[in-house]
Amino acid sequence: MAAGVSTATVSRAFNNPEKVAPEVRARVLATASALGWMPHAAAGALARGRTNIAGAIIPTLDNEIFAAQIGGMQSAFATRAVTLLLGCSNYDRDEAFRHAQAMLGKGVEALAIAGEAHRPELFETIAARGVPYVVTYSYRADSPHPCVGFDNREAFHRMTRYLLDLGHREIGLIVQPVAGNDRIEARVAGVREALAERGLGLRAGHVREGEWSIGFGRESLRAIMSGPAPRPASRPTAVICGNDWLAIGALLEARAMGLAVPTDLSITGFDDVAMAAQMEPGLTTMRVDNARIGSLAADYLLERLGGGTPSPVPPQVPDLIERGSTAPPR
Amino acid sequence: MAAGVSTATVSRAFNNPEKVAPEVRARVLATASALGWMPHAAAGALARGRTNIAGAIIPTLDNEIFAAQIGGMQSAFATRAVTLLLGCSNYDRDEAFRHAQAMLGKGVEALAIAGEAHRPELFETIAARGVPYVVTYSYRADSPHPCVGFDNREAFHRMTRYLLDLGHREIGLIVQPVAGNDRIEARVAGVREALAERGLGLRAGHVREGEWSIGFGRESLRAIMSGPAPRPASRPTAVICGNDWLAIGALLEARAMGLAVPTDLSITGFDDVAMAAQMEPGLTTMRVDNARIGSLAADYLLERLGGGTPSPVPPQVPDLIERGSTAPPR
DNA sequence: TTGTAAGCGTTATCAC
DNA sequence: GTGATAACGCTTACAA
Repeated sequence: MAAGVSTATVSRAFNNPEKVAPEVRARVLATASALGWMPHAAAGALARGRTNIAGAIIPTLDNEIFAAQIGGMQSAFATRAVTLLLGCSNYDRDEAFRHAQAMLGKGVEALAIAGEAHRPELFETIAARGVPYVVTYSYRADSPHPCVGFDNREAFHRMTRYLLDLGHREIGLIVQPVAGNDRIEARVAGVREALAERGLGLRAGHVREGEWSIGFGRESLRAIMSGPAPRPASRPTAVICGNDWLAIGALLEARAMGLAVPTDLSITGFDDVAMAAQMEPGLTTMRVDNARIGSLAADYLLERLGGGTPSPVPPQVPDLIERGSTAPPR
Repeated sequence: MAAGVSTATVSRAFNNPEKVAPEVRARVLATASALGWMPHAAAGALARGRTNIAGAIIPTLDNEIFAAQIGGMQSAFATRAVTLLLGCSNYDRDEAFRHAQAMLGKGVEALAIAGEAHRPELFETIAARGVPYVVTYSYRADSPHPCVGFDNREAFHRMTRYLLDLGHREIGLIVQPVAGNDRIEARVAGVREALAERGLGLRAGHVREGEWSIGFGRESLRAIMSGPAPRPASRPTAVICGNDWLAIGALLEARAMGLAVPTDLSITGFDDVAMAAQMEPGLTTMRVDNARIGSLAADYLLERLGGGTPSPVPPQVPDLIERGSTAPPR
């Protein structure tokens, strides 16, 4: 090499600084930076059998909860010089599977996958390669996978019970598309379960499922509150929304319809986006630290990469944030 | 190999399907999938001298504009089997530089970098390696770098002129931190320039700079509108905000202060987040297709990777969306 | 059409 | 403490 040493020494200078004479080391590093030289990672990966690459598969970055999760994961991995490969499935199982395959091919040493509603081959392929992985954002005690997240069913069960305890009996529900989304499925199940425990249920006309947007929240609230009601008593006195944007839409539409919140109608959201606290009245919602879920997932995987057997990550517990949008029914 | 063929044939079966007998090809693919075998990307990269990896460096995923950009970029790259390495600098030049170095080491073949306010070494290192790159989200006609984005100065110049044409003469400004952020710097410059063209300027007490949050928007508006005013006439009749969240905060605070928008005060934002249209009154703002910026950047880079000389991407032009938050001053 | 064999740029194992 | 040298798992002339 230009520094007058063998390639072996260069390699050591970079990877095992203590195994090389300080003076030589300095010279190597100096010429390297003078030449703008950099170890070729692919060659290193091949020789070492390690790539220092991890992968994350999420539905989409459009959703701030996943963006936050990836941000947290990325920082945590960066502290150990692990780079993050990102794949967005757009809520498509096949696309998620393709991303997983591509990542495995690129030699990812660990994989974080949002949710567990995936093609079985996905987990099989990962297992076949012995690559450590976690399912993020969701948590089920009896899941076959290691999870880092919270129990969606339990969270919505809690929110529903909160409304029931306030005295509500007729409850509406506006959620994101359930198909292929185990988190939403669990949320709906949580609501139904809590209702069933009090001998109640969800009326078909009081449930709406569609894209999570303010617009769909508005439209859904109007449909629910002005549907063919045999008697006004069957109109819900509370509406649970799958996330804050749906809830904000519902809140705005309630105002537009002349319904007083929370007097005529209670509304709840999920995520505690910045806007939730700013609404009039403030939105009752639940908060999860998504960046933390990302960094916990990364830490877990890093530990496994280091050969350790990390203890399972305990489920995160969302905070129920009570604001002005909920109250006992009139 | 297990399929009874040489490694060369396996390689061809995967990379040059037409160069191998269909029957053999089928057998190879079949045994490969049966064994769960997959070409080792690092080895391939080493032998071929190509990694099929691109990198993107952005400040943070917390900001939906960057998240959207990365989403668009990722999809566009995915269509050509290029995977995206992501790095977040948290608005720190050193961190951005470190990410760039790490990515170059990983063998990225193209780089997209948000903004041009970076350490000069960053661009030098990239140039030294001959890696194609683009600066995203910002555009300046006389920039030394290839840009994919819009002219931030021009956009805010336009917005300011719009307010001036409505008849405003005293204008306030609430923006994100300028330090190390060329996009924001350009926006402020655009405002000052438009004012200067009419012989006007920004009063010190009417300018606020801080984190882009609803909270800072509120706090800033209150400070601006209740500052030590020698005479009420010097209070601004319009406030330009660096993004929609600041503007939404300003709008909410104006309402809280009993100021009528737009009668007493006009307010403008930037980005057209979903909430902007839902405010009362709707927020006048500007919209940019961020996902498109991402995919345009990826397409440009892909073209360069293919050996082509893509024509420079024309600057995107934000739409000025006029809503109820602006009107002539009283 | 298929096989042989020489790299690709590191790391790791030996000697020295 | 340092230098040869054999892997690592592929791609790609070149031969057959």
